[in-house]
Formats: sequence, structure tokens, C-alpha cells
Amino acid sequence: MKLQQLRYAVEVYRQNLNVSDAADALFTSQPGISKQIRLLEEELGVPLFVRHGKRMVAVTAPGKVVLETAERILREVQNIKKIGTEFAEHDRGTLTMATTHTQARYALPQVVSAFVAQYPGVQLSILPASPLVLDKMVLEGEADFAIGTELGPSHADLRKLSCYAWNRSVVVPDGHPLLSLNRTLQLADLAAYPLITYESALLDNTAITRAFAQAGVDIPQVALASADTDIIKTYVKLGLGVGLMASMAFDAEADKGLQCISAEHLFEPSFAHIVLRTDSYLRGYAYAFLALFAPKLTREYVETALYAPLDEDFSI
Amino acid sequence: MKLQQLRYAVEVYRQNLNVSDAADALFTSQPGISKQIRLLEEELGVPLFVRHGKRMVAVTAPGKVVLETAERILREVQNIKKIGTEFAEHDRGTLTMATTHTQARYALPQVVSAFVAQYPGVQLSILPASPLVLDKMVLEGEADFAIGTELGPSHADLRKLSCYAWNRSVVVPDGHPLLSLNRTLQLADLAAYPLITYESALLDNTAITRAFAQAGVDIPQVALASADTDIIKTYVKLGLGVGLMASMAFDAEADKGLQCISAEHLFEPSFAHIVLRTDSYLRGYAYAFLALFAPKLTREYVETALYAPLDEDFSI
DNA sequence: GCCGCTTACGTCAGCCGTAACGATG
DNA sequence: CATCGTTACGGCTGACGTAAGCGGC
Repeated sequence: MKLQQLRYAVEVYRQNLNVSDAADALFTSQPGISKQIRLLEEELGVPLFVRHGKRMVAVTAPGKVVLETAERILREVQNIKKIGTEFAEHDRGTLTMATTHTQARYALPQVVSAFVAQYPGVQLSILPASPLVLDKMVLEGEADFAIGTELGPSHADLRKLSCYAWNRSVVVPDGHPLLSLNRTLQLADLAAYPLITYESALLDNTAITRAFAQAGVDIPQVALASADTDIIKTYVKLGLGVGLMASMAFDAEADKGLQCISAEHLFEPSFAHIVLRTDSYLRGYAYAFLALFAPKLTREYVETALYAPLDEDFSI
Repeated sequence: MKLQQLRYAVEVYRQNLNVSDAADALFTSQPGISKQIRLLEEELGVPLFVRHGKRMVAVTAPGKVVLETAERILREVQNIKKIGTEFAEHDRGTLTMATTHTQARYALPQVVSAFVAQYPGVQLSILPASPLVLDKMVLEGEADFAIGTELGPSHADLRKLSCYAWNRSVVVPDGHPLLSLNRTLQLADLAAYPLITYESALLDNTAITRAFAQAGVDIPQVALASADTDIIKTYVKLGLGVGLMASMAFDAEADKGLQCISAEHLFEPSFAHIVLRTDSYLRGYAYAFLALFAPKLTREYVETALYAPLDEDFSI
């Protein structure tokens, strides 16, 4: 059994059982993949894939178990490689994180600048992604960790550690009627205007949908939804509706022509959190980044959380 | 990186950093091992072993992490191979268990005969071992599981599932004074005679030493200690002392010339238990064997225990 | 001087890529 | 007929074993 055989089999599985695509993805020839998979099946004595004619159309029962185990093995191999470079040059390497636009634009800049000053040899990558795919990117190893804002479903291989609470604000153009209210803002006030907010805020069971449901107010018409706070602000400025977004994304100086009304009392706070794979090996500078981002995320704290069972909830 | 390189490195580590011994153990040449380890170190960019002159004298910090990960990988590879044969011929293969002499001789025979009748294609191996090394044999993969009688220290990679409670009896030759007592046996009565019992019973903090300590009675002189119940009975018959052993190991018919006095009231019961690695893949017939041995050890029960965290105590 | 690791070298298995073939829908 | 996987074959890398060299204890 060779590691490449496992790699080939797993890649074929990931490419929806298309051997040619797997060959492309691994920059090798298609017959090589076919052959190695056959050899592996021969060595194990069981077929891993179900073939109809010449095509693979499904994974066999043993194949499922083997592929899962192979994925674990390949992940550990990745870890070994990281360990090597970690000790060889502990302040050089890459750090890839997935996060939402708002985090990348408003929460991360000062953290990133402090980090690059301290670790100039580290190639930092920030992959913007919608909250829904953050978990997936960490699961599949596309990112070392993710910084999320809405908690998705929990997963046995992931740990989510809360960092800080954040609140929402309503943003309107100068002179908007909502600015002339002589009382605190209510949800019903919002219902009179089209809403411009995050795409992900409109999914089931978010802080926003829960608040409207509990107040018995219909969710206002949504004029525009975007993952990008700057886009939201742009269209609010154009008068398309009122914006509802993270308070930290409003900057009185930069956002001339807009006014911000706190909506902290209308929606429960959400928690920004980091998402990690339990079995990933983090480089030393990755821990340094996390500590810069949220002081409570010391190496010790993170490692404890990683090795703890899932039900010990570190999320909040 | 090749799997063999990992195998080589791990084996050198296991052979106390002796490359030649590792080569012998793996049935290959010594230069091959040296070379592959060098290549691995080169690829990772860090030395795994500390060399004084030409000899390896220690493991480096990265080496330690790499070796631990490599051991995990190799275990998973073993699991994949087992999965293959499991599905290919699910009633053929080998099953290796480590257990104490008493279990093998008195508790297992009926289980084993039922098992071999049901799975004639399975090569069953029973490795007798002292209670202390049972855990180690499971840890190192020499046995698929162990059946133990005295609980050793717990280990993060092991799970111990209790099977049944067992009690001790005092065994004496016909006509022995202890048979003429007109009251129930006390610990002090035993103190008058040399004791013949299990080696492992004399370690610290066993049911036997705890009982004597709590009663304030000195442990009697030990004439002979053996892991083997038949040896104990033989020497009791010769009059060297009184035997103290598992009640189940006394058979009134076979053991002519010996008498058995229950000591159930003198010592707390002990629990027979099985020991499993959390990350080992058990063949289907292994679960069948466990179910025959202790009905409560269904596949579902065992798997639940394996995946549960350590602190959920299944041991008792 | 012996043990143990390294270097050097010849051999051969086996992986990979190209090209031609065949099956499926 | 187009797509996709298999078979066939040649080249070449690289793993292994033997034999010789050399540093430590």
C-alpha cells in the first residue's frame, strides 16, 4: 500500500468518481490513477468502487470505510510536513484563513498589520467566504482556520471558540425619518422601509429572523442582500433602503452622508468565533495570530479546546 | 514521504535507536534504513534523531511529534488492511487476545469452543501474560484486545469495559485446620499460614493488599507466587501453604485432595474486563467473541464505549 | 578491535506518461 | 460520436542488497 494510492482513491472520490478529473487535479495521467486504484483494491482484496461497465458509479461499503481512514491518514501526513517546516523555520511559511467580508474589512486590519510586522516571513492569505462555507473550507483543509460570525451546525471534527460579541446597527442616509424619532428605535419602525443587509442574516434561525419572529413583526421587504458591508453602505447612501449591519462596520469619518443608529437593544448579540479542525497541526505563528485577534485565545487555551470532547462547549 | 520511511523511523525508535536491530526486525538491510531516514529528514527539513558521531542517541523535539504522528498513521494503515480482509472474507482471519492464565484456563474454554464452532476459519491465538503487561500488548498492537482481572492505570488510548465480578476462595489440602473452624473465616486466620497466590495480587493497592491493610492484619508470609493457578494448586496440595485464588478456578471434581473455602466476605470483588485500543479496527468476529464472553458486550455497546471520551467510565 | 553507521555501486521492481483500443450512453 | 476508462509498452526513477570504509567506545 502506497500513500499515493490512497491519495488517488480519495481524489477520485472527491471528484465525484471521475478518474480523469482526479488525474487533472493531481497533475498526473489518468491511466496511472486507474492502475494504482486497481492495485490497491487487489491488495486489499475488496473493490472500493462500484463500476457499471467501465465507469465508477458508487463507493462500496468497505470503500467508504477505507476512504474515510485514508483521508485521516493523508491529513496526518500533511501534519507531519507542517511539523517539519515548523521546526526548520518557525517564522516562515503560510497562514490561510477564511472569513467573512466584514471581519476581513473591519476587524482584521489592525490584527493583520501587527502580525505581518512580527512575522514578515509568513505569507498570509485571507479567503473571503460566506458564513455557510467557512466550516467547509476548514473541514477540507483549504484554510488553516476560519473566523465566523454566525454559528453553523456543529461538526465532530470541528471546534468553534467564541472570541467576542458584536452588535448590529441601523444605517440610514442623512436626514432619514428614522433619525427624527423621539423614542428608541423599535422593530416595527424598521418594517416601513426596505431592508439592506447581509445575505446570511436572512437564513433560518439567525439573530435577526429570531428577533422579528419574537416581536411578531413581519420581516421587512429586503431590497438588497450582500455579504459585503461596503456594498450595503453604498446602496443605503443611494436611498434604496435602511441598512442593518455590524456596528463595527460603521465609521463616522469615512462614512460621510450616513448616520448610524444602534440596534443593540433589538437583536441579541452574536459571537465572532474561530473554527478549527480538531486534528490539524497549527504552526506556532498561527497561535500568535489567534492571540492577537482575541487575547483569550492563548496557545494553551486553544489546545485544551482542541483535545476536549465536543460536548464541552467552548463556543460561548 | 513514503510509508516505509515512517515505518523505518518508528522501528528505529522502538528498537532504542539501534538501526541494525530495526533492520533485523523489519527483515531488510541496515543501510536501507539509514538512507531512508536521512531522506525523510531531508524532505522534512529537520533532523528527527540526535546523532553523536554516527550513533543515534536521542529523538529531537520535532522528531518526537513526527514519530507520534507516524505511529498513528501506521495504525490507520493497519486498520485499512483489516478492513479489506474483513469484507473480503468476513469469517476468516486471525484473532489475538492477551489474557491471564486463570482466564485462559477457567473462564475462556467454553467461550472458545463456542467461538471456534461458529468461526472455524478464524485462527485464534491466546497469549498468556501477567496482568501488568496486558495493557502494553494491546497498546503496541500485539493483541487485538486483552482480558484482564486487575485494573491497571488508565491510558488515553485504551478503554476498559467490565465484564463480570469475581471473588476469591481459600484452597487448602484435605484435613487442614482451617476446615475445622466453627465460625466464618477471618483474615487473621490466614495469617498463621504461608500464602500461595497470584504474583500480581501482591502488588500495591490490589483487592488483597487493601483488605489486609484495612483489617490491620499483616500480609502473611508468601510461600510462593505464580500467575498460574494450576501451579498454586499443586503446591497447596504439597502442603506448602494455603492457596488464595479465584473461586472459579476451583473444580471439586478435578481438584481431589483439595478443599475450597469461600473468601468472598474477606475481599472486595474484582472485575474481569476487556481492554481495547480506541483506534483499532475490530473484525466482525472479534465482536462476536466479545458477545460470547460477556453478553452485555454487544457490538453497539463496545463501539459506543470506544468513541466515548475517557472520563465516561465504562470500567465498572 | 569490535560494533555500528555511512558511502558506493549494481540490480531490478515498479511508477509514470504516451498511444492505441474499447465500451457506454 | 464523444466521453471516459483500460490495455500495452517504453523509459526512468529510486528502493534494496552487497561490499567496503571509518568513527567511537
